[in-house]
Amino acid sequence: MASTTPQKISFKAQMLLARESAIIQSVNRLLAEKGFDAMTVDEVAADVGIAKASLYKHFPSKEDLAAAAMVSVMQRAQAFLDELPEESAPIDKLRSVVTWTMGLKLAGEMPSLPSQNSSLRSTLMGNKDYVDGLMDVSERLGAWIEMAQSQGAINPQLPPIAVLYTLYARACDPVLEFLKMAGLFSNDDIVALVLSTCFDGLAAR
Amino acid sequence: MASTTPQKISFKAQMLLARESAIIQSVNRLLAEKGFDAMTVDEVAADVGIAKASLYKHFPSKEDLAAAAMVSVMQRAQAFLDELPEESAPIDKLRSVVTWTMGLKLAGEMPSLPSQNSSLRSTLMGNKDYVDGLMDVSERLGAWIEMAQSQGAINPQLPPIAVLYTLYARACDPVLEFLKMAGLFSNDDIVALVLSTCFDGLAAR
DNA sequence: GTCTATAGGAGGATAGAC
DNA sequence: GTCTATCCTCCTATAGAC
Repeated sequence: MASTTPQKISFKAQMLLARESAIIQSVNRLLAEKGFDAMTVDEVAADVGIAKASLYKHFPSKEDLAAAAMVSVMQRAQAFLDELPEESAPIDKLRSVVTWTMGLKLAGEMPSLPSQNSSLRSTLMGNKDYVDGLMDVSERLGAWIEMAQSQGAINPQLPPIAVLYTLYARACDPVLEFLKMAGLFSNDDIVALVLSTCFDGLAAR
Repeated sequence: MASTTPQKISFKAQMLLARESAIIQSVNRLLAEKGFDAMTVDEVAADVGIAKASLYKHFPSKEDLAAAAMVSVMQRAQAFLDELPEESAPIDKLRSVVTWTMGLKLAGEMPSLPSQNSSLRSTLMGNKDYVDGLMDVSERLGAWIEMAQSQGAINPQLPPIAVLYTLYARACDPVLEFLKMAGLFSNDDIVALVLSTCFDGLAAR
């Protein structure tokens, strides 16, 4: 008993996690494709292949579904930061992160949430995993920003928080979609263009 | 009769336009404040001070309300472009336009529409006033962009359309709201910061 | 054109059986 | 925990009197 019970629990837990992982994957895709408001819980259930009521056994609300997707993205971001070579210059790390973020968006894997929805915001801010992840990422990026500024790689006159927000904003930059819709550029071209305008600006150097 | 009838019609038309102008003003404000999805037609009616059914006598759908607000903004933009001094350098005109746009957003007068809503898009693209205005503004900005590039004021390696989209995107840049929420900067500071990152980039010069 | 009242339907959430 | 069936609220849009 002492040996079998833990195994049974572990197996059940694994099944649970696998299903929730599948749910989050669907939510992630649908949030990227249609946005929070246009995404319906019925769609999520249909996409996962389970009944809507079952979905609500895993997540208590639509907002919590979105929060789970954001936690997932945040974890992927943390993993990406972990893998960046220690010896790289801070400015290069920042460029890498932005490049990764834009790649995620162009691949249709970046959830898009309305920044105004208050019930969503409160759910998000009440989610410890999300808040902790956001704090961790912000602190790491903030440290690199200040280092890059002291090294003269980033304009030291800019408040670090403005730089941080500007980098975050690349995750929901409509320029990426517009350029994609124009149909004139490859995804790599688009990333290179926006990376250039972000770090080097529109003005000639 | 021949003299009074036109006056009556003109007066009625004036009243109609005044009411519709009031409606558009409310829609504009509510769109800026809550976005298209969160804005309800009931709110608009209450804000204007008329019944919802009356609203639908003026505009056939919620999408048309939003389109009217966008037309209004586009007309204000055209008027602003008209007033720019002829002798200014193209780059300065572009900076002025972006500054004006961001000021509008910070003043809560820039409607925010979901770029993904298809019924809204089709209504917008079916609105001749809007499409014509957008084309006109785009062509004028496009000409200035190319001039600025040939003068070496804007990076000539950037495709003009990428520059145009980057400028347009300042109208819905979340960085403005984030910086405002941070509470550390005045509106003028925020405009100056985002203008700097937009044209000069994050990297030091 | 303005109103009151309501149709009509979408969508988030739940009841209760298994 | 999964299902079917349903509730219930909100919101767009319209009917019909004045």
